Amino acid sequence: MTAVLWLRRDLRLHDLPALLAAHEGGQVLPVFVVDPALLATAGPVRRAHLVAALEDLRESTDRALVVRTGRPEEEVPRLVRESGAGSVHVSRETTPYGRRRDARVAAALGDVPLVATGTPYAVGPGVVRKADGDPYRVFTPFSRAWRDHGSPPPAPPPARLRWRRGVATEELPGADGPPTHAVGEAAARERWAEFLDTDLARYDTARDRPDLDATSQMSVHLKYGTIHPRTMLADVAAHPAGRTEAARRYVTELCWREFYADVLWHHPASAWSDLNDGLRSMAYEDPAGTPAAHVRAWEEGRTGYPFVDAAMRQLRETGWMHNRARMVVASFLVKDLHVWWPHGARHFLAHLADGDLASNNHGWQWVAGTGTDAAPYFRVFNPVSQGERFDPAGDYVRRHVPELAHVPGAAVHQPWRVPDGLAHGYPERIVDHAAERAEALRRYESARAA
DNA sequence: TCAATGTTGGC
DNA sequence: CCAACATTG
Repeated sequence: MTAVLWLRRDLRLHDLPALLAAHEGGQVLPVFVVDPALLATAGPVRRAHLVAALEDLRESTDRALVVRTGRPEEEVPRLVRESGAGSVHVSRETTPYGRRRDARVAAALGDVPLVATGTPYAVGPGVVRKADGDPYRVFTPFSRAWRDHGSPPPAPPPARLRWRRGVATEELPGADGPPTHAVGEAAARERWAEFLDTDLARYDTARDRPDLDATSQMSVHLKYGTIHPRTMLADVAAHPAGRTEAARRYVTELCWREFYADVLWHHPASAWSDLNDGLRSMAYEDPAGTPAAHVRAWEEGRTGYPFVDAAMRQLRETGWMHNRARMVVASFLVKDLHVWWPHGARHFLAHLADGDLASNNHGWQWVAGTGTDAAPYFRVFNPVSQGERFDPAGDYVRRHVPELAHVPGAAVHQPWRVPDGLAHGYPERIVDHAAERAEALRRYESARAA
């Protein structure tokens, strides 16, 4: 009997042990349904990573992968008919849209079961709850309960899968260029081993430094499911430095990803609207209105604040941005340019190769002061002092902003104070941070009063 | 109070 | 034809 293996971006073969157990003797038809809307909203770098991930998936299925463009509720039943399959296997969906879509597919399949096993999380969303059964809304108690809950060991890699062949496939979608980070299962394993060898031990001190390349860079691999967080947790626990503060810190960062998935599970509307009502009457600028030039300058890295601009250019050019920089540029859009956070979240999701709805949008809500555990609204990141503190030699700025290559050291964070600092085309500041910080606080006070 | 695309159902 | 609705990250 044939089983359809309906693969999604964030779950790969080694995460479906139930399928393997059920089909030791059968044939497996691996399928990926391309959603045109998904490609349409992706910027060029994000698209390049998606296409490369599909190419890797095709290789890791011995080129048996069948690609179809269309609506899953039509394409999946069609593939079942074409192959005579008796079941369809998927990962358990965790986003609100995904859950609705899977319900439609299950209905369209009729008697053929849609079997959901596996999750791209160590502990599935919706599992960790308070004693009274309610979900957590604060990270720290969630992380304790999550740690105490524990997670199953990683599933063994698949063995003896027999691929079903002869079902027509489309060509993979094309991309404008190669991805900027290697994607695929081999690349994920390679980077993970390198991180454990070189960067885990210094993770707690170096992780906040965008100039040092000391983060794990595992986000894109988690996004595409080419490594499972249970594998990572087991490897950290078994590592010589597994009991250190640095390792604990890394596990906490993995827990943030699980926490935000859990929040989205319980509050689907929080993807694109304020989770907390407190700032409902906040006055924001319309990004399509007069200050549109400001938003475009932010997107293109021309705000005149070097740390912000380096980060925004890193995003567009490489499809990735250091987490410290993500917080600073988000604060700049929301509190210096007074733009509602979903505008920024959308831009991030279009360009980040690792962009994940739950982590990205709740991270934005955290900065904007509307989310779980949110930073209080009056806490405004200073783009200059953040740069001086976390890029102390200015290397990060010069790496991404060539117009400032001639400014040495930390002076690069305030080129307007350097003779000839703006001589090679770097722009003047589009706003005055101190004035806009005060303006943000004024708006916050009147929103609270309302 | 996301933006962009695709679908539907009125005429 | 096009406005309203649905869908995606």
